[in-house]
Amino acid sequence: MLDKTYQPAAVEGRIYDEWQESGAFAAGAGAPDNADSYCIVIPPPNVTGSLHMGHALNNTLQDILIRFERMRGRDVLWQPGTDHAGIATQMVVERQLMENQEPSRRDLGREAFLDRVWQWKGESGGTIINQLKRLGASCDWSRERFTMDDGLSRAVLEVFVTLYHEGLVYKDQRLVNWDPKLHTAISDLEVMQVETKGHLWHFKYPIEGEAGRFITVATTRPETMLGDTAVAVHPEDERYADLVGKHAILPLVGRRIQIVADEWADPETGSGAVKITPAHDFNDFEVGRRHDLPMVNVLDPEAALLLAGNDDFIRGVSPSDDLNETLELHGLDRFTARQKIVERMEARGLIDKIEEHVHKVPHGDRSNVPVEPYLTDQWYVDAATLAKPAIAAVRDGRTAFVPKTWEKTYFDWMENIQPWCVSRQLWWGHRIPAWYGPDGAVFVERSEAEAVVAAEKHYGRSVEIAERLDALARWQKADVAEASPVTLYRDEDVLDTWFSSALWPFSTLGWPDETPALGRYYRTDVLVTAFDIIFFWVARMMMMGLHFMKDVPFHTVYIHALVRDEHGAKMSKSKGNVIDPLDLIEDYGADALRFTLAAMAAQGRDIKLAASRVAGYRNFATKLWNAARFCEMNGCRRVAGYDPMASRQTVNRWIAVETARTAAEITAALEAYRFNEAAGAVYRFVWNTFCDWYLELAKPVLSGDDEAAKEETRAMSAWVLDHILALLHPFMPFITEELWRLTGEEGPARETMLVLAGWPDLDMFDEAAADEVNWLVDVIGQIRSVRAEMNVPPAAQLSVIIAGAGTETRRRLATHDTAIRRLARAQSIELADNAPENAVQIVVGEALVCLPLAGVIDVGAERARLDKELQKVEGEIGRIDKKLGNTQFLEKAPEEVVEAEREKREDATALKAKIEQAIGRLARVA
RNA sequence: GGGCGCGUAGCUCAGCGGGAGAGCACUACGUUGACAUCGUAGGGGUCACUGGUUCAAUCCCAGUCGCGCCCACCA
Repeated sequence: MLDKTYQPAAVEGRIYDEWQESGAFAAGAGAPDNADSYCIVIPPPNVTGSLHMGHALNNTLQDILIRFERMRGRDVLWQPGTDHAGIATQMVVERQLMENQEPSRRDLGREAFLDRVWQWKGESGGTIINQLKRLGASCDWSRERFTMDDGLSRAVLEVFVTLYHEGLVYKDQRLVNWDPKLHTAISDLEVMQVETKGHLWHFKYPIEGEAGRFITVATTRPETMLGDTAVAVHPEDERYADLVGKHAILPLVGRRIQIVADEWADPETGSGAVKITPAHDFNDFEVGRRHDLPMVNVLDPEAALLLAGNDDFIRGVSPSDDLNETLELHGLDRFTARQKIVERMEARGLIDKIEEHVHKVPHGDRSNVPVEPYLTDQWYVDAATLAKPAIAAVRDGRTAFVPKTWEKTYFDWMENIQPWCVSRQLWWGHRIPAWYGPDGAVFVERSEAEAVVAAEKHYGRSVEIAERLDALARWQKADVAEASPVTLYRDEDVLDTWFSSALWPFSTLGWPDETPALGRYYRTDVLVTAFDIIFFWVARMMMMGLHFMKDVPFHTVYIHALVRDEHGAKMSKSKGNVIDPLDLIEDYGADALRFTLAAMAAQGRDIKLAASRVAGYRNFATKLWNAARFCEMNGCRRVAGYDPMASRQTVNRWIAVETARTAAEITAALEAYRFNEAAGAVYRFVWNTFCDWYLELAKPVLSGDDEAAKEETRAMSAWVLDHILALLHPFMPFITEELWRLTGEEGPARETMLVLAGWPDLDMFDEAAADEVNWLVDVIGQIRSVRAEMNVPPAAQLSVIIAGAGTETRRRLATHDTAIRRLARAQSIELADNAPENAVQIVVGEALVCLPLAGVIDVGAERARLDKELQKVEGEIGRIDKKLGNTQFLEKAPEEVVEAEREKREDATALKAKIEQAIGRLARVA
């Protein structure tokens, strides 16, 4: 006997273990030999992270697709794994060291620090995997991968080295986005523009040799003026035409800086003259290149002023008191420096004006401090070249985005893609496989041994690997030519985390080896992700997949929404509005959470999640549980070889057809990634169709004495329940699996667990049965409606008199006599030629359903009710007549539409006549 | 500055050329032997606004207002 309520916590863990032990999640489980493959690679979560609502949505949708396709008999692989998440993980461990007052990363040294990170990965790496299991994710865990596994690391090396030798990876010195807090370069994508209130300072730079003449420049960043090497004006700006070619003297420093004509200077903006700091601004860098300006870097890696011992800074500058005073600013943080410089400019009367100014300041997305454009050597991927085939693949439909609108976003970015800076000055990650010789020669190879071979060939002498960078410094040019062995040193930087993520669809399948899995599952099928990583991840997988596998990584990219709180705000720790999916699983069960997310996953809109919604779907699970309990109590056992369409009972034929229709609806919705429609269809079917109508209609049969009908209804109930379990399984895997087990205890033995059972594919029609049940539902519904409106106490049993019934209606009444009496709470149903006096009259088809309510009936209320009905139908007729009276409509609208309107008018007219008759009779009573 | 999306019942949202829908919330009634995590019935909407296309517009187009988000080097 089933309990009264379903207890998710008591069931979920056990069921999950059973799935795993049975091997149901293994690649290809349950699929026939000739099955088509179906593969999804999981967006790998941060190995040290924990499950948030976005993960819950993302993985629920994937699991729905995976379970659906697995049940349909595809050879399914859901490839799981985790990402080492370079910066994020390194920051976590560094913070831990600090909190524990342990030696810092630098004090520990690279090797010891990495040991600590691996240790932390070992401790916390299982967390998110276990949380995915709590959610019910049916990944093939035996194939779990990690981006820093040996195999995946080998793939990274292979890709980097290959791209290098193809000229698609190169080292370059240019401005990068430098994070002064994390001391690393970051890519354009990791920079967030943050609107900030600041000032616009207008500085006056004296013109050389023209005492009292100045050129005014505006800046939001006074501290960078120390690195100015020019002032630019627009070539056609007449105000400054005579100054072009002359020099200004940089205040506080004394540097002679050119005044150049460059189109970058916008006459409309500020004073029309702009200071040029090639080493600290992306635009100025370009101006500097065009005019061959010197580059003066005045910041150190922490973005503090770098002045002492800075040859570039003092080059060509004559010593002066001003300069000496400025040199004292050495080592000051950039923000303090800004203040000091403004003060000094002010003191010298060189500030023209100061304006309030709101502008976007670039911040590092991890560190949340302003990033500096900073001149360094970094490794770049030639993304523009790799993007070309990736653009073409989406253009010609080899990969499609769902919803399609995201393709525009993809194209816009890919067509304007910049070189991808892939080196990071971190320790946690894939160390770049580049070895440097003392003369600057670079050897990019798959291993140290290969680098040594290459270097020996290059130098013609033996080579050794240095442990420390300063080993190189010992070398002089002369040594390289003569001494032996030559020392090599490996690049200290690691690769951007997304570099390894870009390879995920093939690296996880075994590449660069030609494994069976790679052959079987690449190209994968669908990538399920949120739009915020289209650039970070999707685009790069497209590029790498096409370059190395010569095929797209997936045919469909399904982009789902972001999960927000119930008011639409982004969930964040600082706002305190984070809903923890694990809490919801505790409170309502994983099935309820999954169903909620699926039901709300309409395409193209964010999900605003409220716990009340999850509670509602927990109730749905309870409803299903109790429907099964009802079936159990009534001996509804499954029958081997049951043929639903052999049923004789109209209601049974109807529910079989409805089951088939619903199955088709869900299938179509899932094939189109319309998760909310699929969820809605199964919800309505279970609750509104099966529980509210079918089981209610079955009750009188099951408690009646027609043994054949009873038997048939029992078998049908069990059959429908079985199909419900299957159709609902992708959404609510736990409760359905549990009910599958429990209902399997009697009747024919189950061949498999539900997870591997077949997906319903039914083909049944019976329009007559549908018409009849619709009529029945209408009769019962109308009677109930009147009872409630007339305030007839539920306990009161009414007699029902049907007037004017035709043959078919009489037959139906006879067939469903018990059902109507029970569901409408009627004592008796009698036929009559004419409607009785003193009765409420309801029009159903050609017949009049009369409820004699003498003494109960409020004539006024009934009159009002009928008037309302009449008004409604008259409105309807009026609307239709207006249409049918319009010759344009008759001429131009499609024939079916016109015909449908005519039919509607006929029905409405008949209904109107009946209502008028009823009103007439009521008048006589009164 | 460019691009995308959204304004439909109190709330959250479906629908997207021919009869305004769901869930939750609300109201009334109800201990009907599956389920009160329930049942039955009900109230509630000029589908943001203005024009246009069409026989027909919540749905298509244009504009206006309001609200999000993404991208971008303007000092």
